[in-house]
Amino acid sequence: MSPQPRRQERGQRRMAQLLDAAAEVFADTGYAKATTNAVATRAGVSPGTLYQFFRNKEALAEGLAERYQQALTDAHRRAFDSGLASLPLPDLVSRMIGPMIEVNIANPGFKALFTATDMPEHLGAPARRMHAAVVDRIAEVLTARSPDQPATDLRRTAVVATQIFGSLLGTIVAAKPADRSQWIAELERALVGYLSPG
Amino acid sequence: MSPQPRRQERGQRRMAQLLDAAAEVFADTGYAKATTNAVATRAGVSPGTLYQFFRNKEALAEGLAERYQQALTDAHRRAFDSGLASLPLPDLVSRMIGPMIEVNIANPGFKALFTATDMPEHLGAPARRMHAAVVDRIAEVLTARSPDQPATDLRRTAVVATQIFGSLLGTIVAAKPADRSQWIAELERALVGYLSPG
DNA sequence: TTCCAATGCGAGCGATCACTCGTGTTCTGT
DNA sequence: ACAGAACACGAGTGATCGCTCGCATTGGAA
Repeated sequence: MSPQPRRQERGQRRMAQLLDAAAEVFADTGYAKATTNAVATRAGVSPGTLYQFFRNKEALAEGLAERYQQALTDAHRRAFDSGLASLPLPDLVSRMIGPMIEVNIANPGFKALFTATDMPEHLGAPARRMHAAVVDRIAEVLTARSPDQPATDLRRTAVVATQIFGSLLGTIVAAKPADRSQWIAELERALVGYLSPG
Repeated sequence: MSPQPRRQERGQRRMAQLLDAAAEVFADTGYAKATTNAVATRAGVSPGTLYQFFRNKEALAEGLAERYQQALTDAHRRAFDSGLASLPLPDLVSRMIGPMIEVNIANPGFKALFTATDMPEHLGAPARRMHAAVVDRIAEVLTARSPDQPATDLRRTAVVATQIFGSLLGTIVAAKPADRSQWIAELERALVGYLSPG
């Protein structure tokens, strides 16, 4: 009901700080166990100040999801330059996965939202929107590659591919950097194997 | 410290009731959000009674995990009768997956423990043991099929296969029975694609 | 300078939840 | 029959956590 106040520059900075802190705390403990006071403390701010900018804990996730969706879109725009659909499958997979892994490593909180199973059900809307955006993008590419396939099948394939990706995200980002490329290779093998005809 | 009491038959029944109730509640709300009082109520019993039989919430998960591990072992013993390792890959995958899906559908709480990301970290020991048991079993079969492969690689492959399985479990058990076989087919395609050489 | 909105604080409220404890009831062995 | 152990109850305790509220400070527009 109360119209949100006209933010000053200081406020904008605070919001960014708070989102940074939230990302770290979510990454450390997961969304469910994360406490808003911990987020506030991490941001060097009092609980009251946090709620000056975010209606509730959910709104923090919402803000983060928005951020990440933007980062993903940017990363993919950079990667999906041209006739991606005509690339050999392994290259296609590699080109799609790369940016997502990067976004993930650069933003520790991403996985906590993307693979969240511990969110208050229908309140997990932001997480599901992020997921859906990824599925949409994959379905898009698949459609370009196989225009004759039924849309339903392509979508199902996209969902499965996204699940597979999500299931290995944790392992990949948690791995020591030395092992990381090996897990990434494994993820690519899995996706190529799944997506290749026959 | 206190040696556990000598259980009467009534007590055995209560423990089973409580585990049944816990499975349902975990399935409904996930482990983290499940309340012990809800479990007690669901079992038609007071909170105090619950704690007569289980030291804490974690012990409930422990008890359930034990149950499920037993069910899995049985199901797999039935499926892994003979020279499974020499079967064609699609058949092998199908034979391994079938029992796991069945156990899952028969025990609603299984997935909540198996794919739990919302457990208090290192307290998720029972869940991780279940996971490890599955990985071990897969690694075993893979070793029989490819005795010349390095054990490290086989284990990594087993881990990935388990992750892939887990990531689609939710979708499969949540699907309406009519769609279920389609998702299972998709899971099999994914695993066969991943495990087939080249 | 003046005034109001925006920002900031932090003690603490209300609700939730894992778990306890005092007490009473039922079983089992002798 | 009796004693002691196992079973059962459920109000209550202590801790946690999301969030609020009263009040102080800062910033910007006039």
